[in-house]
Amino acid sequence: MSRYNARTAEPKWQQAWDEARAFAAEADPEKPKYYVLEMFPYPSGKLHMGHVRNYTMGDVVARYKRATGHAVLHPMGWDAFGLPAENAAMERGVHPGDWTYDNIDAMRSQFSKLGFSLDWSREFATCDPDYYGQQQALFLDMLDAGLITRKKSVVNWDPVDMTVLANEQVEDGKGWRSGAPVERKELTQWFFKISDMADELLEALDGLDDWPEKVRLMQANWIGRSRGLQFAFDFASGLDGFETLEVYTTRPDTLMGASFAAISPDHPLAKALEAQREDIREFNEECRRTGTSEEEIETAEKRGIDTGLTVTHPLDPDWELPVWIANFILMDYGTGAIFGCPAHDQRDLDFARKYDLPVKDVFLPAEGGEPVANEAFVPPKTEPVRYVNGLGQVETMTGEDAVAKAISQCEAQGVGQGVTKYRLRDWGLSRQRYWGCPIPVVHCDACGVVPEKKENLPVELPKDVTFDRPGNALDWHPTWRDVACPNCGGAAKRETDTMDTFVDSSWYFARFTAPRAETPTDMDAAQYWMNVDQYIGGVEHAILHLLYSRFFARAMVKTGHLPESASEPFDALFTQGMVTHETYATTGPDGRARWHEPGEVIREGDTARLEDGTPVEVGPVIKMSKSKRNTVDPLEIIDQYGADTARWFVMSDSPPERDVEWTAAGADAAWKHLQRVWRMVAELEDTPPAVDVADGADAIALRRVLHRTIADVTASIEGFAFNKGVAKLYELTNAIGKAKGGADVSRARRDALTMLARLMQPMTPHLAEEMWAALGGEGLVLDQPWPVADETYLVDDTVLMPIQINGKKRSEITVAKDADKATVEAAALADPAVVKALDGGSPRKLIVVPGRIVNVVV
RNA sequence: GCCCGCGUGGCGGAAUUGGUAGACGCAGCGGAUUCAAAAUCCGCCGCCGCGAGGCUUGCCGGUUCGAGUCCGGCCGCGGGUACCA
Repeated sequence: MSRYNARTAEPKWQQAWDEARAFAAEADPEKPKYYVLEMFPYPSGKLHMGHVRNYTMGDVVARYKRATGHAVLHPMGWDAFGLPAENAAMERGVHPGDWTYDNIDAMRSQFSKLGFSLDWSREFATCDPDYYGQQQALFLDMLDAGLITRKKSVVNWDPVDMTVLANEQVEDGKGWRSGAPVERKELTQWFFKISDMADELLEALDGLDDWPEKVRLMQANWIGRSRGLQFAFDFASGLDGFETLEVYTTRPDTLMGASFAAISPDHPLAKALEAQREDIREFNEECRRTGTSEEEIETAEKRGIDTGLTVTHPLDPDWELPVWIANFILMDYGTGAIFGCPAHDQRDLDFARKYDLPVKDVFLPAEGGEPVANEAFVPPKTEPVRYVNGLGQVETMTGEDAVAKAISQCEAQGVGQGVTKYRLRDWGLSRQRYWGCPIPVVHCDACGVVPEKKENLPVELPKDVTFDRPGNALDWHPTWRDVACPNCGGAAKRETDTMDTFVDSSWYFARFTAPRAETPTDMDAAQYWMNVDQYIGGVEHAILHLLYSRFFARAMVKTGHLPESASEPFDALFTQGMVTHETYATTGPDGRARWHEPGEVIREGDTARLEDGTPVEVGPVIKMSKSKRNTVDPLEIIDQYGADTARWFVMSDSPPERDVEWTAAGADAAWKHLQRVWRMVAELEDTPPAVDVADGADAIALRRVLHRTIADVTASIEGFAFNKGVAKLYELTNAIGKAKGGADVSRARRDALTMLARLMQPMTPHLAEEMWAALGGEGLVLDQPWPVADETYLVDDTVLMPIQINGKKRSEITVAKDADKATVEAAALADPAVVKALDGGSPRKLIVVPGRIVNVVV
């Protein structure tokens, strides 16, 4: 008996597809177009299970859409700039470019083994000068259009390595390489003015009907529109040069509960005070000795220092409030200064208790409220609360109304004005690193900051750089910076900052529509292929990448690089769960954690060790990542069982949106199943049975299962429920295996297997081709149209209805599908279990849901 | 800290979206085949109980004829937190 040999079959069919140029996207006016895109990978050099899962999903959709008659665009490229290449350069002395392109080659060959229906003719890497040159052109156009600005912001500074650190490179407030405590340092940097579009980006979320609700929510919260009051405190005891203290609050209704004002350690006033008071200078410096990440700042212990200055309460000139500096006030949000109302804000309350500041109630819960003790009372927005200590009145209203009323009252009294603010900050794009897209500007002593001329693009990265010291290799290059000023022609210096890699990934989807165009995009191609009909990627990109891409599409519309209709570039979004795995760590001689790959670790019960016996600490199950090294190489499965097994395996069991913990068991089961399917085909008689007998009951039963499966698998693919589709295909296979009988049944079996090949094609394309060929199909199964279920096999004339007594299932009855309520009731009341329960009486209530359930309440 | 998810047998999960909880698969158990094994095929398989029956969707409470599904409150885990991508 022949076995299915994936090792020979898979390359054979891949070659056949190649020769047919089956996956080259071609605009076709006869067909609807479909653009399916998976978030492109960072070329780490190693394919991992997350990739296989992500790209298999996209491939199933692409192949399915191809079968349903669409002109499909399914491209692939590489998100190729980024930190790991520079780390490799420092650790191993390889050039980041060489390292990256080697990785791309390695990953491309790994990808090709999986048989994805990708249009490789459109491939590019973001580190190709052709791509980043076009990106520089976009930058210049956006600069020209006023979408980019230059301002100061803070970075993590490693004072020993004299370099800027990414948040990921800060561990417990220390530089990961030097171990030195990091400091916040202010630099002048380039920014996309995304906050100017905050409102637009927020409002447009409502139109994204085919995006997950959770992603829209996260983005809305991230943009964080709020309506509040901005007002100025007058100083009762101030500092020269500071007339007033500008404050923004979303809770002006609690103004009468104010007990202090607080400013950020980065606030100009806080800095000015450093010259006068040594303790304030020390406090501020201490605060600056933490990283710049919000998480770090917000979870740090709340600390403050009294400046000795005071301000007067805006509604009561005789009321003075102390001004504190507090480490939890962010300079980036609002005005960098707040007033504290301990009674109605937990953080303010903790602060007040710690430093012995007064707590004054404004609100109490609607009935019988107690004054605040150690838990702040935050009034609900939409439910009424008792407003006990407001502007003179005692009344009941909702928190929302109280805010609105407070704003209008304050405005009427000339205290500040109602303003709308956003949490969203401008997108800082400058990076002090070599391996990124150079920012195409020149610094000239005479002319200032001058944009490079477009004809001089791309501004290419120099190849001859060294990585023997930390920091930006462009800064150490002997000549690269020297350039003639595009404006005056005099000697000038290039900007050495490069762009955030999020810029690279914010428009690649547009570039795929015309990857070799001489301009960033080709309007005709963009017009035809945009938008992305289905975008697929990890949830971890729910905010940043997707928000930046939305901004970029709008910016490209404004600069004439995309049609208006592409303002929202992704029509439908699917966020897949992550592939997770335990983490393994040992402690290095320097006392810091060393991460180990699962392959290096021997697991024994609850403990683990390395091959040499070193005990390993087993960490939490988290997303597979390069930095934690908890990745699993899928190549073993592919080499052992073939691509179809790997593809079938990742589509089975786990719902695509959910995280899945990788375990080795199970791949074997997938392989066995595919072999079983193949065996059924191989064991069929060589020639189709020539029968003219009508289908008997068994054949009809099999056809019912078949058509039910067609309908279910179609719905599963459309609904991104591949695991359910796989389960249905198992059921069909079981039914084919069990079907026994005469010529009619064997004819039905052959039909079912032929259909099975077409249904499995998106998931296991190589096996499907092999089955199709063995069953005598013409051409490629790839080119077969998607099967359509025959409705006549989908309807049943009877239905099995459960009978509940007091909500618990006690029996079942079979009734005609179109039985009316009275018939069902009669049948239910005649059921022995019901008769027994009623014991001669009549039911208190009888609920019949037609076709569903009967509930007898006794 | 804040924002967003998730939690169902030994395991991955299903449940027509408020209507039979546990489809399908893995593991396990029993049998057939085999000199034996692999492979394959057939059957059993939530928990407690000999049984009748009872219990069961992280925990506590609520709404409902009926709750895995809706509401309120907890607990645990994960993602994001603006320089990882």
